[in-house]
Order: sequence, then structure tokens, then C-alpha cells
Amino acid sequence: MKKELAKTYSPKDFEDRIYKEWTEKKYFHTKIDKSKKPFTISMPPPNITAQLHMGHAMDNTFQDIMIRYKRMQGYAALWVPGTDHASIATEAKIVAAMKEEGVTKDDIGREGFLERAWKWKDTYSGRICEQLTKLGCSCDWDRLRFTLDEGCSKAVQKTFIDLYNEGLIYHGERIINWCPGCKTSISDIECEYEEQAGHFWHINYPLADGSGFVEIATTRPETMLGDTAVAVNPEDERYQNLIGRTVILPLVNKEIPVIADEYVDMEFGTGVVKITPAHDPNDYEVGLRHRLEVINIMNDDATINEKGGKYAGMDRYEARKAVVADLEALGLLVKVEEHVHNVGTCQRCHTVVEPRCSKQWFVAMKELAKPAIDVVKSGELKFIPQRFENGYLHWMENIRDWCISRQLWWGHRIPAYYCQNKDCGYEMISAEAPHKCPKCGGEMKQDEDTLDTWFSSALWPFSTLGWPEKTEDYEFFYPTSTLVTGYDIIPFWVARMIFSGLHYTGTKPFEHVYIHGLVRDEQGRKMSKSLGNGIDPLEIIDKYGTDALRLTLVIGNAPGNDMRWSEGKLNNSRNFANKLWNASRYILMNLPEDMEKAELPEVLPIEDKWVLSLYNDLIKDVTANLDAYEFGIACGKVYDFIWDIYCDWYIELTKPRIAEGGETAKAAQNVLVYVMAGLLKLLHPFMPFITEEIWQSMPVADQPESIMISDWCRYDEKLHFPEEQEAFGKVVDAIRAVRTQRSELNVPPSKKAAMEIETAEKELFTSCIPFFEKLAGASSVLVTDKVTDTEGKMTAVTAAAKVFMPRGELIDLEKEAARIEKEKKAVQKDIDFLTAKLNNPGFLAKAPAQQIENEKSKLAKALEKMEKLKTVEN
RNA sequence: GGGAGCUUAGCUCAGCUGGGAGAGCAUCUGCCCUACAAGCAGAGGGUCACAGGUUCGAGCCCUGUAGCUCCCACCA
Repeated sequence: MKKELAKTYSPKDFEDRIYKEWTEKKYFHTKIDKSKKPFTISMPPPNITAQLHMGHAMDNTFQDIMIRYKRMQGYAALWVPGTDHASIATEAKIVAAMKEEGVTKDDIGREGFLERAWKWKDTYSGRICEQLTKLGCSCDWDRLRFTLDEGCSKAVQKTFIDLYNEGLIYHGERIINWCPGCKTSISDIECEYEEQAGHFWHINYPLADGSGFVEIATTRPETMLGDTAVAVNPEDERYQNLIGRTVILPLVNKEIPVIADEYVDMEFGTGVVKITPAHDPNDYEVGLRHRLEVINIMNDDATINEKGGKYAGMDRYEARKAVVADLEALGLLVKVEEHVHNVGTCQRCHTVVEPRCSKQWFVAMKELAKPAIDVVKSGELKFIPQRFENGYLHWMENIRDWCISRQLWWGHRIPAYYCQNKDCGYEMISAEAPHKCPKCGGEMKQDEDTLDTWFSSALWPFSTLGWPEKTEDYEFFYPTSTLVTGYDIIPFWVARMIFSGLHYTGTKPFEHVYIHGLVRDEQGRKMSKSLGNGIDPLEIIDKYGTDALRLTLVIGNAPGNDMRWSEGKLNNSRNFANKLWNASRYILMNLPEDMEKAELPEVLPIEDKWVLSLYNDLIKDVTANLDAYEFGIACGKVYDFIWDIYCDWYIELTKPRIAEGGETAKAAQNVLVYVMAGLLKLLHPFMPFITEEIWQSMPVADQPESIMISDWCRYDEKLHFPEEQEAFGKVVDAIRAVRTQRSELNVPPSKKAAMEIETAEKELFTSCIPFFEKLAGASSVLVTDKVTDTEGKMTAVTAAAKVFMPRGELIDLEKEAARIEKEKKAVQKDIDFLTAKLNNPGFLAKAPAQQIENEKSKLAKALEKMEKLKTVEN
């Protein structure tokens, strides 16, 4: 027995229940089935730092749409869910939470900390999964993964060791971005530049021979404590005499050389640059070229270390003040200018990053990047929309080595071991912890550092399928099909997955990358915690339902474009759900008790053929749009069809037949259910819950109990009725014309009128008389070749028909005449335009035949309409 | 400095490979016709940023200009 639909649309009452049914029936679980083609999506694993935001809602909605669509099309559609340990972000959160309790990392030690972190993971990972279920995500929960779980950790360890053995991972002293807040190194892309107002200090460095001064300019005077040279451009004529001489570094009182290097811009500042190899990436390069000493003057919290002499212990900004004050006292400060410059800050904590020389692990990128560039350039791996390939390629082509070690505890610990015997110093990379040094037998200690969180994310598409083991899942489902993500993490994640996939598995990790934009707030601002303008998807779901939220996030949006959140749009989505609900309820109310399943009758009236034919076209269109990743268009088409064609026209058209009963009612009931069942399917990927709830109460023919495992609609040649589609279109036109006429002249719908239709297509219009009665306010209709008695009548004109109706006393004749004039003008404009086009030899010679035919038939219609308009009298 | 995007109705945005401009909201008019007022039937409203070009034909392709947004680089 089919269940009944509730009287009002109340998503809360069924969304959770339906999700539970789906999970219980294991519909999300994808079996390896070699008779099917695989379609795989790896879910971008949300960070376990917090709960899901609107961006996640959008991201996962797109993925769910694809997975549901492909599943219905008969693919073995697998969506692998998971969460990300998000090393630095999570560690920062935990540290902050500990701070509230007055506990520090050192208090509880590494093990104690990790214990806390795993508890945190359990809480938040669970919460996130719960939220994904709320969104209706049909991912395979039996395959839930975590970037730090055993399998992923093995994959990480293997790749690290292999890359090391290939010489693509190295350990070395380099200048890196150091975050004094998080107290760890971060990679180049984790460093965000911010414009800040600062100063430009001009300082005199005395020449060692006492013959004068060299004026340098700097934005960071405190770093002078680590200066090991002063540089000028070799071409700079002003300073030729300085090259090779030495200056005394003030405050430190050390002699340092003046060197010549191309790097110095003669136009900028004084043309003389202080060189601090340990605290500036460019200076570091200069230092390498000139074999300068690298003096690191800072501790890991950005206070000055013992190398900074009397400034030791000061914070870098305190030291800056002190250094400037001391220089001024010495009379070496020439001037101070206002200066706006870009300062690197930590993506996580927004502390100003300190470039700092330290020993870290790096991935050598040049060689790895090459195939990742080729695979996109050749079109083997495509971005949708394609424009995002530019940024990707630019980034890949200019890539620098990737600093992967982090001074954090939460993450994959680096499998490097060091001999504690200082004389030996043996270093080894190993999957197993060695008992003692293979060289000297001394004690071995593991590297304290962990890996960049993106190192494990880079392996996600294959590590989650069992790699490096050759598991059945990996063999069947890999490579994955489509990756869905926002443009903001293309360098962080997409790029790294591509080169990782190519290098480790020998194949691209996915075919397509579907890129969507950001969800912005109603004013167009980015949603952010600091602004507090974020909208919680769960609150929206609670109030409006998941389906309305999903529709809002998808409909009418173009790939890659940001969308603006809009309460109005949300309302509209909810209204649509309500509309669909009520239409379904109406149909169900009007079905015979014993109806088991809908079957199309052999003989169909014209309006049935019309709706079926349009529906058939819709299937073709929507399928094509989905295949082209045009989700916003696809769902807009289903939306329009349901609201306009199905509800506003077809349901209304069938009302007289339903009332009449008998065979004609039966045919209408069957067509109503048949088309509705198809529409529900087409809509299901977008609005999974409401479509399922209605589906389960519809007597659909030979269909599974759940819509999510039903077959996708197929275009059916048998439902293609071009003649009826066109012919009935003429009736629709005529009804519209009558409605417009009556509405403009303020005839109330309740005021029925006897109508006469003058047309060459008597049979067609005669068969459609009931529609004029039902939808156009006709009390009676007479169809004839020629209406002779036109006295006191007004006319609605289309190309195919003239509809006469009594004018009544209230009608303003002048207004009516003006209206007819206006219409004549519009039609004449059409005629002129089309005639000119069809008289254009160029058009006739070069336009495709089909186009010419179109224009001809348009002109014919316009001429017909004009003929009729000319005969209108008032 | 390099790259990308945007500029279409009052507002927010669609517009697929070029064939006479669309939606939602807002506005105006008339309707409670027992599925739906979270609704129905209508109406008004656009030199598609600007200037050139290609083409029989340009919102769409090319060049340039202006304004806005974002990304990358980061002259100390």
C-alpha cells in the first residue's frame, strides 16, 4: 500500500526518516560490479576543526547531484567520504582550547597531546558526518576514511620513503616561512600577503676606513643584527667605488663587505641594500651567490636570540624600536619615510610570518611538476570551467620546492631517524623504527616533526581506495572520475593530487575537476568567522528543509562563479518544493483507489501528446546539461517544466476530464502519474528527499520502491509527437491571447463570455473547446470559418485564430483600438525585419537552410496574424 | 609587474558550439477558480559598460578603452 502525502509540505517530517531508510537499505554502499562502469568521487575531506559551513553545503551538493545521477544511469557510483586531520589548523584549535584550561603542550607532552587530539577528532569527525547526512549526501559510509587513519598513514609513509630514495625528498637548511604564532614552518602558499602601513628607515652604515657613510634603506631595521653584507647594483655608477670595500655594521660593530649583485634595484630606495641572508628570501639567494654567512638572530617565537647581543630576549617589534632609537642616538638614522608594503602572514593565525633559515624537509618539485603540466596541457585532464587551467599551469610552471616538515605534533610523523651519537650523526629513513644505529650501534631517535597536512591530502583519491595495496577497490574504482572543489584550493590540493597521482600510481587521479565558486553573504562579502556573517546550513535546513537549501545553492548558478546568498532565492526554492508537493497531492487525490501503476494508454488526446512530447524533449535537454556539468541550467529546466508546463498548464488542462470521469479521466490520470514519475527522477539528484517522499506514494509502473535506485529517464522516440506539439501550441497561444485581452480590459475571470473562434483549423480548435471554457473564461465556444456578426465584439488575435467575445458595456473602445494599433505595429515590425532578412542575398546565400526555413515560417505566421488584425473592427 | 573574471531589467543573476534578450525578487493590474495566497492570470521595465573590427547576422568571436573583483609575484 502506498503511503499518503501529508497535507502540508513539512520537510522536517520526512527528511531524516528517508535518509535513515536509505542507509538501512544500504543504497549508498557501492559494490564492485564488473558489469557496470565505475564512477567515483573522492569527497574533499572537511577539516575536523569545526562544523560545516555553506561552502561545504554547496560542494557536497554538487557531488551528491553527480553521484545520484550516475547511480541512476546504472554506473557503479561510489562516493568516498572522509575527514581531514588538518594538522596545523586542528593543533591550533586544541592549543587554544587548552589555553582556556591553563594547560600548555609542554605540560602534557607529545603523548598526552595526541590523546587529546584523537578525542577531538572523534567528536568533530562525528559531527561533520552527521551534518553530511543532513545534507542528504549519498556517500558510502562503509568506506569512511580519515587522513590519519592506518591506511592513509601507510600510504604517506610509503610515498615519503620512495620519494626520498628517488632523491625527490631532501633534508636541508633553507630559508622558509616561519610562523611565530603556530611555531612551525609553513609552505609558500600558506603565507598570505597583506598590505600594511609601515616605515622606510634610511640608515648610515660607516665605511670601515672612516672615509664616510653608505646610506641604506630598510623596512625591517631589527634584522640588521643579522646583516652579513651590503649590496649595490654592479651597474650603478654612483657606487662603483664602494664595491669590494667594507662597512662597519652599526650596533653590532662588525665589519661586513660591500658586494655587487644584480638583484639590487638602482631605482628603489638608496640603491644600497642591507643583506640579511637568514631573514629574507632574496637576501638568502644573494648570500648563496656570494657565500655570505647566515646569521639567524631569532628564536622560534620571533624574539631576538643571543646572536642579537643586547637586544636578545626582545620581541622583534620591541627590538625594532630599540634598534631605531639606538641608531638615532648614534646619529646614524638619516630619515624615516611612510611606506606601504605587503607583509606575509600565516593563513591560520594571521601572525606576520618571519622568513627564517632552518633545517626542514622538502619535496623537489621541478621533476614532479612536468607530467602534471603535460596532462592538463594535452587535455587529458580537464578543468570545468576551463579558465581555471591557466592559474593551475602558471602555478605549476613556477613551482618551488615544497617545505613539508612542520614543527607540530598532530600529523604524520616523519619516518626519519637520527643517530644520537654526535660523532656518528647517521641519518636514516625507515618504515620501522630502528633499535640502534646500523653504523655505530648508538641510540636512534625519530624526527620530531610531522608532515604538512596537504602531504596526506595529496594522496586522498588513491589512499582511500587502499593504495599502496592493490585492493579490489583500487583496481576497480581508481582513477576517480570527477573532483569537485572550490577554486581557492587548486594550488593547495588539486595540483598536489595531480602530480602525486601521476607519480605514484602512474595515472591521473581524476578525469575532470569541477570547480565551483564561493558562497558570499547578501552584501557580496566572503562569509567568515571574523565578520560573523556566515550562514549555518543546519539552521537553514531546520527552517526550510534540505531540498530548498540545495536548490538555492544550485539553480541558475554558472560553474566557477561565486554566488550571493539570498533569502529571497531560498524562499523561492521552498515555494517550489511546496508547489511540487501540492501538485502531487492533487494528483493522488484524484487517482482511483485501485490504481496499481501508471501505464500510457494506446490512444491519447492531443494535450497528452503535447505534454509527453515536451517532457521527452526535457529528458534529452536535462541529460545533456548534466553531462556537461551545467547543473544550474539542468535544474532550472526541470523547475520551469514542473511549474509552468506541468502545473500551470497540464494539470489545469486535465481538470475537465478528471471531473468527467470514465476513460478520458483514466487516460489523464495515467499520463499525469507517468510524467510526474519522470519529473521526480529528473529532479531527484537536486532535491532527493521530496522526490523520494512523493515517489513512494505514487503508483509508478514497475519501479523500485526507492527513487534513488530507479533508472534515469531515457528519451523515447515513441513519445515524440512534433505535430501535436505544434498544433496544441496554437491553442495555448490563443488561450493566452484571450487571457491577455480580458485581463487588460479588466474583465473579471468570473465573468464568462460566449466566444466564437474564427480559424482555418476548425477541427483542432473544436476539439479544444473545453480548454477555452476552463482556462479562457468562455461560457460557450463556436468554431467557424468566418464570424459574420462582429458588432459589439472584441477580438483576441493569434496567427492561427481570431477569438471574438462580447464587449459588454464597460469596455473602453478607444483603449481597445489603441491596443490593436499597438499590436499591429509590433507585428509590422516583425514583418519588416523578417522581410528584410529574407531579401538579403547574403543571408540567403550563407545562412544554413534550417535557419532560412525558420525565418520563413516566422514571417508566414506574422503575415497571418497581420491579416487577421486588419480585419478587426470596433 | 603577470594572469583570470565581471560590467545584461530597479535588485540578484542565467544566457550551451553567434540566428531578433530570460528567470527570481521588486513594481503595477485583476483574481480565494476546493492541489497550492509559499498561489493563479496578466502588464510594465534592457542602445546586453564604451569604441572599433570580423560576419549575411554579435550579449556571445577579435582588438582597444574604462570601472570593479579575485589570484599569483613581492623593490629591500
